[in-house]
Amino acid sequence: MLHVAEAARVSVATVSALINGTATVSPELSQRIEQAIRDIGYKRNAIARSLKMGTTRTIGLTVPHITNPFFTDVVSVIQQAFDRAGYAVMLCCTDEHLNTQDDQIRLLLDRMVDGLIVARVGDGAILKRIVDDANVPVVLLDRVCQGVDTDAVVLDNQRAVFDAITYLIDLGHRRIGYISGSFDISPMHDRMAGYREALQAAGLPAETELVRFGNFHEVDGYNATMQLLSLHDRPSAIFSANNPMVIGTMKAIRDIGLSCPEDISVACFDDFPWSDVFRPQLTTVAQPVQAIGEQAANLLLDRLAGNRDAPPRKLTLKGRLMIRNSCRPPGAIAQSVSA
Amino acid sequence: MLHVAEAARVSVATVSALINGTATVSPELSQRIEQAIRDIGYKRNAIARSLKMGTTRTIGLTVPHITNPFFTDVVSVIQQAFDRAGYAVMLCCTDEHLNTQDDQIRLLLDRMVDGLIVARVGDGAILKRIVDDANVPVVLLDRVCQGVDTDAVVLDNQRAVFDAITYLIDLGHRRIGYISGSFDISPMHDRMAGYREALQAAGLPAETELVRFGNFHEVDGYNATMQLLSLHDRPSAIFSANNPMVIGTMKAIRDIGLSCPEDISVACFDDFPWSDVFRPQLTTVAQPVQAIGEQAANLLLDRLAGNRDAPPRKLTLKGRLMIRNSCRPPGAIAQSVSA
DNA sequence: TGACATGATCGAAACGTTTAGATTAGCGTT
DNA sequence: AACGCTAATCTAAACGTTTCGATCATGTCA
Repeated sequence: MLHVAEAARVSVATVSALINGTATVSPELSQRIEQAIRDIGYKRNAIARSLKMGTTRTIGLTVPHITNPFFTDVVSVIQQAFDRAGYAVMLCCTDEHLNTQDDQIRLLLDRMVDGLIVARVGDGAILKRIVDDANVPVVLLDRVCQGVDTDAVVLDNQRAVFDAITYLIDLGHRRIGYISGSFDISPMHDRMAGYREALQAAGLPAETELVRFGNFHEVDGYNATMQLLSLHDRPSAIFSANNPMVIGTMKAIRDIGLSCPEDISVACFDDFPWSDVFRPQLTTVAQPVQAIGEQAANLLLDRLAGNRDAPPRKLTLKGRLMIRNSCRPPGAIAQSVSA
Repeated sequence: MLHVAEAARVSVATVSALINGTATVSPELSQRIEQAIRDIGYKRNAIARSLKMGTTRTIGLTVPHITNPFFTDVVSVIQQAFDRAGYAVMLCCTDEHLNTQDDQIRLLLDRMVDGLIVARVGDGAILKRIVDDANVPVVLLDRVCQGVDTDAVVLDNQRAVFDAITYLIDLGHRRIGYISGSFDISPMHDRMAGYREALQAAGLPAETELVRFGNFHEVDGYNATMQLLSLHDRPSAIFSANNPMVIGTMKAIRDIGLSCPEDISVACFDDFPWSDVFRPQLTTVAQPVQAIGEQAANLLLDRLAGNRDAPPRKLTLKGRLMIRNSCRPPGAIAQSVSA
């Protein structure tokens, strides 16, 4: 900017005023300055500007897995929204790893992001401290966090799973395996609650042997399913509480020589683009990814626009059961085994 | 830092020296300073540091689509690599849109990223100018660009498609539909060349009616497939040059009342995690995503480590044909699945 | 004992902006 | 002619670091 000012024979203040439109600059000087800017190929240095202004027009976004299609879609929507608003997005994947998450959030805060959208991992205590320290607005995505009192966008997980399990029960299933993600994040709690609630509403017992836990990865789903299928009295249907794990479920079913939906019914959380075209077409709980991403972005943009003092807002969206053909009434095979 | 210095009764220079280890600080002062840092909860301001140092320890990464599993996986690997190296990653999705890409790269450069990894879109001329202007290292990913002479990681696309098409020919197919992405990016060129080469090697004619173009999206694959299937003499196999488009292909096949692989064989570029478990299990060309991501990261990290003047390096990796059961000899109805 | 190398510490300038407040010029009032 | 008002422009101080060169004890050697 100094060079531009010299070339145009004006002060840097005038150059700044012209660029930002913060003061009127005479046509004559404007022209000289614009010419100089072109000649020199000047670009404003956003770092220096950030230092002075105390804002970077950048937000941080952390998600557990970028390969999980749910997060992929949401990230995409969020990215577009902030793009439109002139913000850059720093993306971090925590890989469901607690330390990584903490480090990355600190990294983002060091870089003075103006705001944070966090699909958190693990225990909330550290997150709480970090969020309290940071004096930037934070929006929690998908996973809320006791004690962290801030804006959030979540799904009505309990209701969504209740609907799905009830659907299975209505088909005639009595023994329904349930594969949960690890329990330290809110959705897994709520989804499990939905499972239990549905069983109870139908007067079915909650048998612990039918519930397995995994760490969200395909391999966890595989192992969990293997255990469920080797039970003495094995379930006639399996519900997987997240998407990558259901792939493991399908692989386990295949490897054990069964097939879906003939021998066993399968449903899962999170829809994905392929569910429609391949067989079996999976029955899933679809999250409104577009809305989730947009709402999260809007919450943060609203705070960034200055609305700092409004009380925390928690938005709860509804999932939708996408009934396809991976579930059937329990068949002869399942019956005979259980008899 | 000023507050820390005051609290510890030292100068800011000493605080800086201690934090960065750039000079020896007596144990006594070290202790006072560390105490003050803890008391105050001081965090170094990375923006001010960047301004002074001229480096942000942040890189920019632009991809066309984050919902394409190929890019998702590569992004994930790159993100991890830079994470390990202490860099942050700014991710931008250009949505295959040229203007968006140019804007976003400018945005990234304004923010003084230390380097750039670009899976480019569209004509290279503007990109070339941007890259020349930016005096940061740039690595091209997946898509090279005539005239832009910089590091790159690409696939041997021609060979990969040659292998895939030859496989179809060996199965007995003579009319093989080919759905290409738009032609302004290098991989689509090379993949098409592989298609033509395979036909030629087998002495088959290159019929233009069998080749369709789309813009990488599912809907484009759908339309292209509809056209191919309504040909008077319709193809017995279809190869889709990218992954999202093949979903459209499968939907079109379903909607028109055919089934794969009984009535028509399908193969495509880019593997995805589901290909193994759902039917038909798609035969795909798998890219070595892990290697691609790592190599791209390494090329850039090497430049960032100071190796600026080495001549541009272009790494070409090999794809792998994953033969599953979405392709059969033409007209072979109800043959038992063996592969 | 004086000269001098050594090691620890500090003062101050610089990075490239923004902006409050000072300065100046032009012009209409009285 | 002196005055005040407005609009345009400039000066200079920040923002929070890093770093160069200066300063100042302290111990070593001739």
